[in-house]
Order: sequence, then structure tokens, then C-alpha cells
Amino acid sequence: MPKVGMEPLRRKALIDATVSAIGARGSLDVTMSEIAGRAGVSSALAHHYFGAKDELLQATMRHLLAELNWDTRQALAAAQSARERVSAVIAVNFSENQFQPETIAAWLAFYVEAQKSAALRRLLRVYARRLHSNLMSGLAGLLPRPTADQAAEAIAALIDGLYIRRALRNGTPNATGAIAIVEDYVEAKLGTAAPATIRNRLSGDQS
Amino acid sequence: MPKVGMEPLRRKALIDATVSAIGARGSLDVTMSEIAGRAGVSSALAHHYFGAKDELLQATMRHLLAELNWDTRQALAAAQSARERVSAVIAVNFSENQFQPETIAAWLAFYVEAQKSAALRRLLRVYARRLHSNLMSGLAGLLPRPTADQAAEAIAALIDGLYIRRALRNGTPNATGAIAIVEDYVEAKLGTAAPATIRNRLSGDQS
Amino acid sequence: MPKVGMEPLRRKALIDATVSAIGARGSLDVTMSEIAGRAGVSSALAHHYFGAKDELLQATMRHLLAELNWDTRQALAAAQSARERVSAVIAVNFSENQFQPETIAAWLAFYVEAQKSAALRRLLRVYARRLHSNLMSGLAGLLPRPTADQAAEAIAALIDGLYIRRALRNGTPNATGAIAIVEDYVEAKLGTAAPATIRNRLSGDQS
Amino acid sequence: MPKVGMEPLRRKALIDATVSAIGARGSLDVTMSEIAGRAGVSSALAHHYFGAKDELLQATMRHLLAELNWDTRQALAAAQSARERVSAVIAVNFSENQFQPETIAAWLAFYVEAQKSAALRRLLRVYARRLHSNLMSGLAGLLPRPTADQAAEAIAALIDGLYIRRALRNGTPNATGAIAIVEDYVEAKLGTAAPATIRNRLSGDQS
DNA sequence: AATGAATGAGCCTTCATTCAT
DNA sequence: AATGAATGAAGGCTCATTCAT
Repeated sequence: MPKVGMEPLRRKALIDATVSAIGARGSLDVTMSEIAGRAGVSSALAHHYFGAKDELLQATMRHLLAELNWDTRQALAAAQSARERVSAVIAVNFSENQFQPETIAAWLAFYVEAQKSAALRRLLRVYARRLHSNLMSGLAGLLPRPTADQAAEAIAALIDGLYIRRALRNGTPNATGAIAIVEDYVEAKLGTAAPATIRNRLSGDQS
Repeated sequence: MPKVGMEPLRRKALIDATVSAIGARGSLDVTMSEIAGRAGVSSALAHHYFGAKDELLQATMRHLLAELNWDTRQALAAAQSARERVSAVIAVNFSENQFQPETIAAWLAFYVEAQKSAALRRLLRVYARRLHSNLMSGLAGLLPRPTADQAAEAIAALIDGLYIRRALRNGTPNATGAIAIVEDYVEAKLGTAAPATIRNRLSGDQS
Repeated sequence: MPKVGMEPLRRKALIDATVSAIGARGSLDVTMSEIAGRAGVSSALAHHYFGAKDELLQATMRHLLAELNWDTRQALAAAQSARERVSAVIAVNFSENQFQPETIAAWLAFYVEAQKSAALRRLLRVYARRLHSNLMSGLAGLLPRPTADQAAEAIAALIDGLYIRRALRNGTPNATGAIAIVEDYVEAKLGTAAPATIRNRLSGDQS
Repeated sequence: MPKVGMEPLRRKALIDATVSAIGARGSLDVTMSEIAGRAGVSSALAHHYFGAKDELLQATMRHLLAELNWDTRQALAAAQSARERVSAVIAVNFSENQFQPETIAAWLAFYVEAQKSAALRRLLRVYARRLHSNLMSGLAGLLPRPTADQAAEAIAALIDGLYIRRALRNGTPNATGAIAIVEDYVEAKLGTAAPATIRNRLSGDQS
């Protein structure tokens, strides 16, 4: 067992341990020892690889963001129409990978911490922008510009709100219920904005 | 310098100081000294009146809840129709009293802390139930039961989501924009669910 | 109800409260508030009457000492012979007034505290001297001088030792058992030192 | 400055420091900083190795107990007769190792603290039982059962009482004097219970 | 690559004591 | 006579971080 090339493994293990520790505690108030313990290493090693706690937390957040982004890419690639693109983005946020107690708690904790940390705030802005543009990649074909923008904003808020509510009630709403709420909004929005036939034609064209 | 009957004054001052400290820090990671300092007293006095940090935090949360409740009562009393009741509840959440950086940050911080603290969780559940029933006091007259329930859920999620987003971007959306998004959702929902004439008649009757 | 003449009542109440508080806690680590609370007054009043905690503790110790002394005087007055004087002194130390959990705990606590506090140490020395001379007032008539001195020392040690042991085991030995042990020692001591007939004659003469 | 395998050394140093700190202060009211300082380390390290003050105190008590036990084992192994066993147990309690101001003060402090702490109380019970059985290992051959039991109880009380008295008077009685008192009691007890010849024969047989 | 050893800084909390009323 | 108000000081404990090995 050569001891070389451990770095990426340790980094990964530590980041996973961070997510799970935050998930378990429900806040960023986790100690380096707790994290290191979950990763099966000493806390000194965590410092060795990440320098400071802040950096480990940021790396963890970046990891979460990257995973979400990857999942979203996959889902969008499979979408066949504008309408499906919207649904894809929504679905990803409530997919098994993302909509899990641990991950939700971590997201929430990061949201709050971002009020203190400029670095985390920056990361969350990236996420917000990405989400918006991903939603727009579908909505732009279904609604007029300003309406689409507002719809994207509303959908994003709904997603965040559903996360928060889920975190406080044990598993309510579940993924299916959450998706239903968001999709229902989309349908209502599309329904009042333009006849369905036109919508379908438009979205079909675009894909 | 009156030396008697200080208790209610100090309690109030300490609770206000707690909100402002949390608002400034953006999290519940505020020290008793910081809070006491803002209230102009020693940290020992804060302990004298509240026993422990937890209790001060809970008292603060209860205070926020009570204020929101009071504002909501006022707004609902002035509403003339079912539709107006819905708007009243929405408006209150984004009113000057509530939708302020400090208060928003405090709410958020409490949300996250609630994952750890059963006591806070209980308080937030009360809030969630109240919000739901306040919304239903209007929606029940405008939409069939299950639809109304889901709409209330969605509106609540939207409100929470808009709070979270506001906290991370300096002042975006503002109150007007936030209300517009939620009201737009309500309109969309009502538009697809029933003809306007029926809705108006129903809501008119009820007031 | 005139408010004058309260001082002696309050002092008494506070001293009693101190004994009971120490007894309950099992150590001198009682707060002024605890004591004051038991006496039904504010802690500020305790300071008003005693100045400082130390002084209240000393006053309490003095009170205990005075009571023991009073009881001893009574008992000695009733003794009819040298031998009875010895028994009287022993009996008093295990009488209902003295050999109670609360009082025992207080005595013990004072013993330990005396290692720190010169004032308490002085008080305990007074007690030790008194006990010795009280015992000698009987033993001197029964045993030759140096032997009597040593016996007094041993009896005193036995009494202290039995107190300590009683404090740690719930009520073992009880008063009867404790007295039996000490009296047995006395008998053994007298038995080996001089024939019983001589002893009796001596003690009878002296009373 | 070896940087590895420090744990046992530090633990030992901290326990020794605890005894000496308690001895100096005369009570368990010693701060972790004081103890750590005497051991030449930071108070954080003391917590690192012992978790909490209570545990350090218990460990210290256990250490004292173990040492006493060890000394007693040694002394008993060298005893040639039942009578010598009794003397051995007595002597150990007043040997140079045990009958030192520091150690005595610590014992006393623990005795008092035991009234509050169940854990310490348990430890002291162990000590009491052991002492009793060690004494009985000699007395059983010299006196009839119930008498032997009572004698053991009395000897134990005498020892405790002499400790307490020594703590309050600077060095009086000294070890020799203390031993003389206890041995004198033993002799008196044996003298009144059975003829010396029989006693000698019995104890001689048994060794 | 990895860790045990070690610490400084900081926080919550307690408590005796003082003071104005 | 009595107390509520208020605080300074101190202690236990935690934790991120550093360092030598």
C-alpha cells in the first residue's frame, strides 16, 4: 500500500465527512475533530490539506454546487422541449441526490453562514445565477421575457422555500409533493399567459 | 436613573439587542457579552434575567413571532374580502416592520438553529401553522379545499424563499418586488382554478 | 407588626438556614442566595447583617459550638461520678441534637474549611480544647495523668472518626452503636489500668 | 523534549499536581489552572487528558487509594502473626507515604466532597471495606467474631479521627503518637478479652 | 503522509458584593 | 428594615490551530 496519491482521496473523504457532519448537527457548528473523526483521520491532517476550517467549508460548498451542476447538465441534456427543460431543472433539485436531509441541512447552513462569509456568499451567487439561467433556458421559449424572468425568480424562491420547510418538518413535503407544488405553479403561470396549444408548439420547435 | 421596575425594560432592551446583534452578525453565533453590550448592561445581568443564552434566544424568537402575529391580526381586521385577506397576510410579511435586514437575518438564523434546538423548532411550527391558517382564512373562500391547501403551502414556501434570497443579496428583491411575485402566483392560481366572476362573488359574500 | 427588633430574629434565621443549607449540600459550597432563600430573605440582607459570607459561616460555627457546649454543661451537671462525667461527654456528642445528618455534615465541612481559614481553625481549636478538658474532668479521677491524657485524645479522635464515617454511610453507625464503641474503649482502658473496685471507689469519692 | 508517549507522564504529573494543590489549599476548591500550572502544562491539556475536573479528582482519589492499597499489601506480606497483621495495617496508615500534610488534606477534602459526589462516595466505600477486611485478617485470629468486628470498626474510626485532628493542628499528633494511641487501644482490647498466653498461641499458629 | 502533543483565546455561567431606593 | 438592580471577577470548558516527530 503505497502512501503516495493519498491527497485526492483524503480531500474527498474530508469533504464527504463535512457534509455528513453538518447534516447530522444541522448547522455549521461542527468541530474539525468531528469532521476528521468521521473521515477517519486526525484533525491535524484536515488542516494539513485544507489549511483552515473556512477553506474546508468552502471546498465542501463548492463540491455540493458542482454536484448539483453536474446533475443539472445531465438532466437538461435529456430534455426534449422547452417545457421539459423547465421540469428537468425542477426535478433535479428534488432528486434523490439533492433532496436528502443531510444535503438539505448543509445547504441551509451554508445559506446562513453566507451572511457572514463573503466567500460563501460569492459561491451562492454563482448558484443563484446558474439556476436562473437554467430555468430561463426553458422559460424563454414559453413566456415573454419579463414574465419569464419573474417566473424564474418565483420558481427559485419556491425551491429555496421548500427546502427550508422540509428541513424543519421531518420529511414534509417529500420530493413528489415538492415537485407537484412547483410544477403546479409553472402550469398556472403558463395557463394564464398563453393557450396551451401555442405553448406546446413553441416548446416543440425549440428543442 | 430609576432603580426599580427595571425588569421589563431590561428584558425588552436585551431582546432588541439580541435581534440587532444577530442581524449584524448574520447568525446566532453572538456572544452574551455582545448582546449585553448592545443593551448597555453587563452580561451577568442578561443571565440574571434570562438564566441562559438559550432562553434569551427563545424569548427573542417568541418576541419576533408575537410581533408578526400582532401585525397580521391588524392587517386581517382591515381586510374586506377573502381576496383581501390573502393579500393582507402576504403584505404583512413584507411590511416595513418585518422585511428588514436585521429581522430577516434573525429569522433565517432561527430557522437553521431550529434544526438543533427542539424548543426553537416548536416555535417555528407554531408560526408555520399560523401562517397556513391565516392564508386559509382567505383562500378557503376562493378555491376548493385541496387546491386551497396546496396554494397556502406554496405561498408559505414562496415567502420563506423570498426571505432567504433577500438575505443573501443586498436588498433584492425589495418588498414591492417580493409582493408582486407572490401576488402574481395567487392571481395565476385563481385564474386557472375558477372564473373571476365566481371568485368575486364568493369573496364578496364572505366579508 | 413593628419592624424594629428584627435583627436577632434575622440573625438566628440566617444561621439556621446556613446549617440547613450546608447540611443539604454536604459542603460549604453554598451560595449566599441559597442561604438567604432558606431564611426567607434577600441575599442583600444577609450581607447587611453579617458583612460577608465568611463572617456568616464563622457565626454559624460559633453557634454550633455554643449549642454543643450548652448541651455538655447540662449533661455534666447531672453526672454523679467521674465515670459518669466521661459518659456524659460522650453521650452529648451523639445526642439527638448533635448527631443529625445536617449537623454532622456541617461539622465536617467546617473541619475541612478550617484548613484554609485561620478564623475557623481557631474556633475548632477552642472546641478541641474544651472537649479534652471536659473528658479530663472525668478521666483524671479514673486514670493516672499521662494515661488519662492519652485516653482523652483517643476518645476525641474516636468521636471525630465516627462522625466522619457516619457522614459517608447513610446513618451507620447510629447513635447507639457509636456510643457503644466509645464506651467499650473506655471500659477496656479502665479495665487494663486498674481493678474495677478501685475505680469505682475513686469515682464515687470524687463526685 | 520527547513529543511522543507523553500521556502517562502527563497523567501522573497532573495527578501529583492535584494532590499537592489540594494539600496546599486544604480543600478541593482548586482551579484547573492551578493544578495545570503546578504540573507545568496548560489547563487545556488537563482537560484534554481527563475530560473534566471531576474526572481528574476521581482519578486522583483512585491513585491515593491504589497507593495505600499497595503499601498495605507490602506490609501485610511481611507480617508474621495475626497480631503483626493488625499492627502492619495500622502502621501503614501512619507511614511516611501516607501521613503527610498534603496527603492528609487531600483525604479529608475527598471525604467531604464525597457527600456531594456519588462517584467519590463509591470510592471511599471501597476503601472502608478494604480497611475493615485488612484489619479483620488479623483480628479474626485474636478475638471472637463480633468483638473483632467492633474492634475493626473502632480502629478505623480512630484512624480517621486522628487524620482529621492532625490536619487541624500542625503536625500533632505525629505518626509515632498516632500509632501509640491506636496500638494502645488494640492492647487494651486484647487485654480485656483474653489472656495473653492464649492470644499469643493463636496468633503464632496462624502465621 | 500522518499524528499526538500542546496551547491561547474566548465563551458561558456563577457568585459575592455593592448601591440606590 | 429590606430589597431589586447591577456588576467584576473568576472558573470550567471548547476548539481551531501549530509543531515536532
